[in-house]
Parts: sequence; C-alpha cells; structure tokens
Amino acid sequence: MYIASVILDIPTQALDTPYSYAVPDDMAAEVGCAVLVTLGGRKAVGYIVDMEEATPSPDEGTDLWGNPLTAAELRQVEAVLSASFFDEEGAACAQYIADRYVAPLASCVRLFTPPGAVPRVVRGRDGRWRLEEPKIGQVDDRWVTRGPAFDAFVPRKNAVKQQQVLEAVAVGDVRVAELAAEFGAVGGTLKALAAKDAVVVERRRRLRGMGGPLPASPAPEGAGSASVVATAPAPRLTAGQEAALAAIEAARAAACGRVVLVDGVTGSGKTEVYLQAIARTLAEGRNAVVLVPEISLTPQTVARFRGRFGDAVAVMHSRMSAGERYDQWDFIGSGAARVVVGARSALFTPLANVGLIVIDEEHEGSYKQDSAPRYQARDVARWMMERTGGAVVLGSATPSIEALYAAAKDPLWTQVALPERANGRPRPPVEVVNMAAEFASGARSMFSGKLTRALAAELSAGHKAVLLLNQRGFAKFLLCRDCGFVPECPHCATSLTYHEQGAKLVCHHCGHTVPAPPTCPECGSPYLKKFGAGTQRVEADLRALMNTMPGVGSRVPIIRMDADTTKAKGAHQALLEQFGAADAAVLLGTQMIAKGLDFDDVTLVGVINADTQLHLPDYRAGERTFQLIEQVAGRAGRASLPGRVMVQTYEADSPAIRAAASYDRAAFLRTELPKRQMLGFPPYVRMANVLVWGSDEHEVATEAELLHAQLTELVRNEVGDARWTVLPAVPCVLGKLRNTYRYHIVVKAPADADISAPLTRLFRARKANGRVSAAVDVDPMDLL
DNA sequence: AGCACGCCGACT
DNA sequence: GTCGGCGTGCTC
Repeated sequence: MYIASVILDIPTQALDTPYSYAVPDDMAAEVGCAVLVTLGGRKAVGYIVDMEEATPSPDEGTDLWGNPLTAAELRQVEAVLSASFFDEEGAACAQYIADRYVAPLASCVRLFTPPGAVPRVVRGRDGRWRLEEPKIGQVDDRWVTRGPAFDAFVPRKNAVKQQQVLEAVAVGDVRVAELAAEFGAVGGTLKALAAKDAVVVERRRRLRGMGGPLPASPAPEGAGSASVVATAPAPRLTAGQEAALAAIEAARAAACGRVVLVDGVTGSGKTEVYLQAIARTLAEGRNAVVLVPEISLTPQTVARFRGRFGDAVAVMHSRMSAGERYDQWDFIGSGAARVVVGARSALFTPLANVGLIVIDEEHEGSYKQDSAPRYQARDVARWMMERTGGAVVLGSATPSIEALYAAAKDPLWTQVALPERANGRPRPPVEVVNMAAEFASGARSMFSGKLTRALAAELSAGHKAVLLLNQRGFAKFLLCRDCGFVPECPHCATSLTYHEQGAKLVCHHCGHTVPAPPTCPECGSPYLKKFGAGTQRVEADLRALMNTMPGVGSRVPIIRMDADTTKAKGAHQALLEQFGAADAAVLLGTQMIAKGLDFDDVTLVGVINADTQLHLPDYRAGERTFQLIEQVAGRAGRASLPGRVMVQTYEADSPAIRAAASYDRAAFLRTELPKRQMLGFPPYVRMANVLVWGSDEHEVATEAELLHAQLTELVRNEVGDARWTVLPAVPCVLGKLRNTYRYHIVVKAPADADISAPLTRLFRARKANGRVSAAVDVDPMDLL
C-alpha cells in the first residue's frame, strides 16, 4: 500500500499543504498524476506530489488529536485522472516557486499541466459532484499509405477514383480528409483498395503546432538518440562568439547552475552562439530549453531553431491554441523533442534531462509573470539548473541592472561581451536633439529640423526609416482650456486617450470607449484642446510633412504599428512584410518595434519623444529609457549602408539619455547605481510589493492599513532586523483599474535576505476577506 | 474553496 | 419547542 501526498487543485493559501491519501494496490498512480479525491463532504481534483510506501509508523498526517494517521484510516484516492505531468523534481520546483513568490502551491503545480487537459470537478444541477471531462484531447487523422500489393495492383479501366487515389498515394502518404476534399467521397474506394491490400488506411495522431506533418515513423525513444539531424551547417564563429561559447562550455562543465551573461550588441550573433551551445549540449545527450520574449516568438525565430535541429524542436507559448499546446506537451513527454523553444511557461514542459537553459533578451519584463504565481523565469531557470547540474545562458544587448550587478558580484556568474557586430560595422552614431531648444527658437512641430532633413535625405535616396513613439492613439488626452477639465475613465482613474478614428475617447487600461465630447462636459467651453501626440496624430503630421519633401511625396508609405493596427491575428507579420517589401518607407510604431526586427535597408532611426518613459513614477524609469534607446539604435544600419539615430528629448541632459547616446553603459551605471543605493532599490535591496484590491475603496484602504500594521509587527517581532522596512499603505499609482481600487505596501529587505518566508507565514495565517483581496509580488518589475 | 457545526432570533 | 440566520474552523 502506498500513501500519496496530494496538492488539491483549489488555489487558496489555506489549502496549500499536501494531504495524504491511500492508494489502492491495483491503482496505477504516480507522482505528477491528477487524481480524484474526497475532501470533507465533497470531491476535488488534486495532483500527487509524493508517493511513499505505507510504514507501521507513518508521519503522513495527523488525526484530530494529533496522532499520526495510519494507511487504513486515510481516505483513498478514488481515481487516477491523467498520466503523469511532472516528476519529483517538478514537484520540488512548484514548492520552490510557492515559497519564493508567496504563491498558492496549487497554482504553482498547475504550471506543470497543459491548460485544458485536466478534468475538473463541478457540481451538477442535482447538487451532486460530477467530473467534467477535459475539453482538450488528442486528435487522430486517418492516413492512406501504400499497401503490400500497391505496385502489383492494377485497377479496372473504369475505376477513375481508384486511379486518382493511387496516383495521390504514389506521391506520398495522404490524409483521407485531403483525398475527400479533392475527389469527393472516397470511403468506398478506399475500402475496396484496402481489401485488395493496395493501400492501408491507418489512424495517426495529429501533432498540432508542429508547422507541418511529422515523419510517419514512431518517435525515437530516450535522450541521446540520433533524431537530431543538423539540417543546416553551422557557420564559423567570430573570436567574440568563440569566447562566449567557451564560457558557456565552462559553465556546463561545472554542472552546478552557473550563469553566463552574454552581453552582445544587436547583430553580434548571439543566436549563433546559442545554437552551437545547444548543439554541444545535445551531443552529450542532454536537452535544452530556449526562452524568448512572447512578442519575438515569431515563425522566423522558430524556423531558425528548426533549421538547425529539425523535428527535435518543440514550441510552447501562450498564443498557441490549447490543442496545439496539448500536442506539443505530449510530443515533449514522448522523449522525441530535444529542444523546447517558447515563452516563460516553456520552463515547465516534461522535457527530461535539461542541461542548458537559454534566456534571450534577458532584460525583458515578460519573464516575470504578472498574475499568481508571480515568478521570474530567470530565477526559476537558475534554480532548476543548480538542481540538475546544468547551466543558464542569459543574452541581451541591454542587460538588466540586476544581471550586470550579479555578474560583477556573484562568483557563479560570468559575463562575456560581444562588442562587435557580426557584419563588422560600427554601431550607428546617436544624435540627441534638444527639443526644448527647438521650441525656444520658435519651432512647434513634433519633428525637429534635424529629423526632418534626415528623413528627407534618407527617404529620397530610397532608404527606410523607423520612428518610435511611445503613445498610441491620436492625442494623449483632452484638456479644457477654460476650466482645466480632463476626461477620465470612470473605471480606472486615468485620463482617456483621444482616438481620431471615429473621434473616440478610449481607456488604454480597460478599453472603455466613449464618443469625444464636442464641448467641455463640465463648463460647456468649446475650447477642448488635444494634448500630447499619439501614433495616429504623428502619422497624419508625418504624411503632410513627407508629401512636401522633394523626391519623397505621397508614394512613400507610412506603416503604423501599434496595439490598434496589430489587433488582428497575423497583422503584425503582414505590416512587417509590407515594410520589408517597400523601397522607401517609414515604420512608425510604439515599443513593439524596438526589438527584433531586422531590415537591412533601414538607415535612420528616430525616437520622437524619449521622455515618456523617463517620467513614469517608477524606479526603473531611467533604466528603461536607456534600454529603449540602445535597443532601437540597433535597428539602424545593419547591412552595407551606414545608419544614424536621432533621439528627440526635452531632457537632453538626463544621464540616461546622454549615456545611451554615447553607448556608454558605464557612465549610466555611475549615476544610476548610487541613486538606487541611496534610495534603497534593487539590486541593493530586495522588495516585495503587497497589493490590496477590491471594489470598495474604503474597505480596501482599511484592509491595507490592517496589513501594514501586521507587516510592521512581523518585521519588528519576528524578523528583528533593523535593515528591513515597511513603507506605509498608499494607493497605487494606477489607483483604480477596471473598477477595482488598488493600494500597496512596499516591504524592503537586505539584498541577501529571505524576504518570502516571513510573508508566507503571515499570508498563511491571514484569514481570507471576501470583499478585499491581497497578494504579494516578490521582486516586482514595477510598483505601479 | 465548500461544508459542517454552532449558537441566537421569529415561527408553527 | 423547532427552523434557520450565516459566523468560525476544518478538510488527509
């Protein structure tokens, strides 16, 4: 008899310790299986995280009086609902994430299950508990292949359909559905052909998400198989790339979770380094995971890895359908996949024996999950590689300050630089255009004289330009010049953005839309001015400006790329293709154009207003601005043509902008690091952001005050370290979002402190408040 | 999260 | 005297 430790799939702090159930001897249960159990008077789904043989003196749980329960007294697992999704190591990882990020253990275990594949317990209309079958499952196709008598078989002269089918099968295996689409009903034909052994009809599992059918042969079993076919030869490496690869090899050889930070300028060939490091990992029989930010997970990215590792590459990200993810999950679980490329969730697939985790664009915010469990993929990857004796590679052209700091201080970290672009070209010069001076000299356009002249010169020469603007819509907001009224979102306490298209006011947080009022709703004044420029407005002005340029005119397209024009599926791709195909063109867009796009003939990159990030009330504002300029500058002059970069700003003296313009990261760090140290921000302290939210502002404020008092007492009495601080409970900068009021309390601890354990204790003991929710964000990306 | 057990007000 | 309000507390 075995005893299973089960985590119930009920994400509450109060229920997230394992419960013990007896496993009947004839039941095939193992760690990682979803099971059906009874809890109190109801049924629940849970996941087995541990299995132990029942012993005479078990410590698997205690009864009402504190006595250990024996196997005979335990309730039994009622049914096994799935195959195993994870092993003991996965269970340990879930526990680590729950502890470190003060998250419900059930939500951490769920990371390891493909969404939609696990049955749920629901109560039926008769009030009884019922198991709801998963909506997602495998899909089979019927395939037609040559039979043993294929070559010998000659159809009768008038058997047209048989002839057609045989011709199709002669080319290669085909799906019955395809034949039916082409030739109409083929059921009878196939039956006749199969009866004569001319063809064989068989069911084959469809693997969604592979971008093409898999080979018919069953996937080879186990790691180290010969399934990795190098379909594209590896190019020769530069000296810098060789050095980076050597550092990764050393980290892999140490097999203790070492981290290599590859600090490579845009176009320095980081991906080739990853590819070769992965190839060596695979050659040793170990497997690899590659994480990329959600937005750069394009078909091209995947093609790059498939081109090198063929069908051994699995893909996993949130934009895939549940069915595709389910199939990729099984494909990985079968052992046939050797490399998983995906967004942060790709850490939790059943890929065995991982020896290398590559995290590209390491500084990206999307590696931190913004709902529970709020984990940071970089840190989870490091924990995993420490446990399994692998290595982590972090790549970025603009490493995060945390990574740079760790690389400098932590002996387990190595930093390697790839300062040279692979094409040998210098990075484009960055020119800072002081918009305050432009304004003082009477210019009112959002395009400075310098940027206008540069645009005219490059476009008339048949080159391309990229312009970055951080504000979508037409104008940032409306303001009444008589009474100062600014229309705000009724649900979010932020100003509404004016959209020229349809003359609407739109909330960029919740999507709330109202027609723009013709006059001030407060005082009736007709003088409602549109303040600040969004992408729509800039597009209109730019169009007018370009139409007057000699040699440019209206035939040069402007491609606008923002959240509004990329809403439709595939729109992102279509716009980029349009830009790539044009001779001269301008790509005008928000943030999303700053990374990843590679066009050889872009010779001018302009940042319309570099200040928008700088004034965000967040401690990372300077770092973000510096990174944005460095990233966007990398888009210019990648091929034979030299590039140039123009940054328009009202704060030409800001250290972040000056340092970025001279590519001088050291200078930026010299001003930024002392500031962080003095004000008590990472990497000098660790932070936890305790969020409190609910629909009633007064209740939220009261609960936040209560939590603040409890946190203060916790720090004083239980931690007893004067270096810890609990900041007062205050409304968040985004104080109201989607009709929810938000308060927060920031807790700061020394950089080496375990900030989670005391918070976990408090949150486990805290009794749930039905109307006000609270959650902890450990190592938050921002404090908004 | 759900459901029991439990201790005080209005009903047959 | 019973039915039932939903306030704490437990669930392997």
